[in-house]
Amino acid sequence: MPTPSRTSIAAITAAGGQILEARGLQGLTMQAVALAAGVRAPSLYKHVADRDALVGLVADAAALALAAHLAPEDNLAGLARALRFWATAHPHAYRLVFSGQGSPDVAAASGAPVLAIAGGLAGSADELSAARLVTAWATGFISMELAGAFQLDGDVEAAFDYALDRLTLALTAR
Amino acid sequence: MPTPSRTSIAAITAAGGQILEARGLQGLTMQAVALAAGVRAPSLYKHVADRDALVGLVADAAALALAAHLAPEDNLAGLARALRFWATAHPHAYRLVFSGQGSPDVAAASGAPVLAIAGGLAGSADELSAARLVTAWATGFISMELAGAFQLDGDVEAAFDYALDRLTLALTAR
DNA sequence: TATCATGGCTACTGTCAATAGCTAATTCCT
DNA sequence: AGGAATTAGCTATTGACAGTAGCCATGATA
Repeated sequence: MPTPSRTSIAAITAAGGQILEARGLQGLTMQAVALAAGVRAPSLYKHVADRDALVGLVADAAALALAAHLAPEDNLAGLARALRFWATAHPHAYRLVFSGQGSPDVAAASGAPVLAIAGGLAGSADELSAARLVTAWATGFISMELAGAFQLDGDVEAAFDYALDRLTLALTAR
Repeated sequence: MPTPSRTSIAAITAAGGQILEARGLQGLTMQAVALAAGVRAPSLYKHVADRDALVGLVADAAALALAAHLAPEDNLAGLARALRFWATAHPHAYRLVFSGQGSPDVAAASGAPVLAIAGGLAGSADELSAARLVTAWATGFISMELAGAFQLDGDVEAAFDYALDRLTLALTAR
């Protein structure tokens, strides 16, 4: 290994994560990441194929962080609230995770706990469909909330709690 | 009115819509739209503040087209299926409509039918929360499907029908 | 000590949004 | 009729950005 690297995939990914948090996906430029990694922009291409690949790395890292945050939850309401909390704390990362730019493997692994909980409520026969119902609702709700799609009137908290209540009921009903 | 315009907001919006359909949001460049409108790129700025404004116009036009497509539906399953059908036929337009780039007014108007149907099922007290549950699920489900997020094969159609069945039950249960 | 693989650099290209400043067409006002 | 005012369109340009070309320096290996 001639010429020791002054940066690494890990450092680049970490720098990318911080920039994403601070300036959003649009601010995640090669130059900004390079600067944060202590290197010039073209040097990044020695570690990463192109910007899409870098975005993918950042997306995967964010998905893992999210999964770690959700791991302690063992019931539907707790999981959903933890997801929403994390999304509010890291809106850019949240959007990136659910935009499909990361690797399918990481995304699948991150979805495992939802599958387990949904299966527990709905029964193993409907496990996958139930997980998809819950996941679709949660990601849709939160992304709409982040996008400001819920006009000012009405109580968003109430809508969230109402949905949790009704979904629990819907999954457990036989 | 000196110097008659060779184009118009309407023509620009229409050209933008066609380009969006053919080349996606990324392909919706000022130059591409200008060319399609029979004018040079800088001239667009005489009609539209910047690219974001143009994207907003295209988003609103798409939202209106979607609303027109949904208008005949009068029940939850029909509405959801019509929405999913339209999304599949116009994926870029669908994503744009639900990305929050259009005007809040148009978005609110487009959501009215869902409100009515949800209210009919859940009762007027829960109308808004019920509409948000259904809308969040539908937009989440479809956007995940478009993003290719359902990779644990399994029947996506079945998951859609299962969710519709369970949601109807959830809204009507007292 | 010579070789060579490799990471970083400067310099560059091409794409795109947006602006500057000119030109020409048309209406309005005298 | 004949300016003055207004305004859409144009060419030329700027500045941000992704990505490439090609050189240089470093250090492992033999």
